[in-house]
Amino acid sequence: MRSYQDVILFILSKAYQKVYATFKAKTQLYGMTPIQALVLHALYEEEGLSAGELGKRLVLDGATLSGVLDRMADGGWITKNAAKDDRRVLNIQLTEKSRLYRDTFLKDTEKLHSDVLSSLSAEEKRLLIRMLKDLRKESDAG
Amino acid sequence: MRSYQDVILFILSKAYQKVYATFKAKTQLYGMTPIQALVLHALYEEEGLSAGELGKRLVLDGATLSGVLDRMADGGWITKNAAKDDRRVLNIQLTEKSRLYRDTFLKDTEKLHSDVLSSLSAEEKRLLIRMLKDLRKESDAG
DNA sequence: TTTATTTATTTTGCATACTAAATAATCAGG
DNA sequence: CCTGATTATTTAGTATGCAAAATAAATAAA
Repeated sequence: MRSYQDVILFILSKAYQKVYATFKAKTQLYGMTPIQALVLHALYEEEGLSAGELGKRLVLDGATLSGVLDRMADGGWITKNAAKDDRRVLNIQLTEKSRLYRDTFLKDTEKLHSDVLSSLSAEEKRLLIRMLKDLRKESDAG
Repeated sequence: MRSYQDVILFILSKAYQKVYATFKAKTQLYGMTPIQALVLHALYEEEGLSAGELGKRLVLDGATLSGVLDRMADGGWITKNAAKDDRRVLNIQLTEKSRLYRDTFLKDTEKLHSDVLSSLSAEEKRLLIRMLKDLRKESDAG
């Protein structure tokens, strides 16, 4: 008989909560959240994305993203404007502030990533990441 | 340069969201949520726990658990009563309804767990679970 | 070109999840 | 016994996350 503590849902949720808390401790120093930081990283890679495109890349619901983007605009990290050619579409741009922090944030994230995985060997890191990506794609059975 | 899509926070959150959704599809057939189902499993193992003890076992904040237990009581899955010897303490008991569903829920959970991990070998399953438990304990560096 | 449909985003409603503050009850000291 | 600290739970506030409904704008069809 398997205990709930050995059920993948429980184990995953606790691992995620711990990692989230680790990232949160860092991001809140800048008045940001871990999710907002991920949005910023997506924009560092591809500026000018729309809300819909951001949602696809971050695998985030539009309803969720709407609120996140609002708070990021309030915080001065991004600007939201209707696209010229299609006013339904949001054109999201970095601000001077977020551009200034780019290097800092990239380094912080790299360090947090390494710290969180520091107990694993290089081979284990690869394996863990591969398996987690597998779960994302193949848990439709049943 | 690592993409945000290869950052452990992102990968873990998407894996968790997917697994959560898989469990949700099943639990909602009973008017329950995945977290409420975990609470029930904890009570199946140890009935009569207090809110505080449940929180420790499920690694859940008291504030979070308070709402979860309220909704479970509303749904008729548990009863909440002040303990006789210390009225600050909640004595949480299973109801007839939740007792009746015990076998069903244990089987459902076992199947969901297996389905979610079906793409992995037995050895990989063990490794994944071990590594996720490691993250929970050792991501304090930094 | 007026209407119907589609598309992009926002809003509403519900459920976690955490922090901090408020309540309530017990316990420890004097 | 009564006051001050401690403990257990709840409430308030903020931030994800998703489903479903509402808006708003563009496009297709007649």
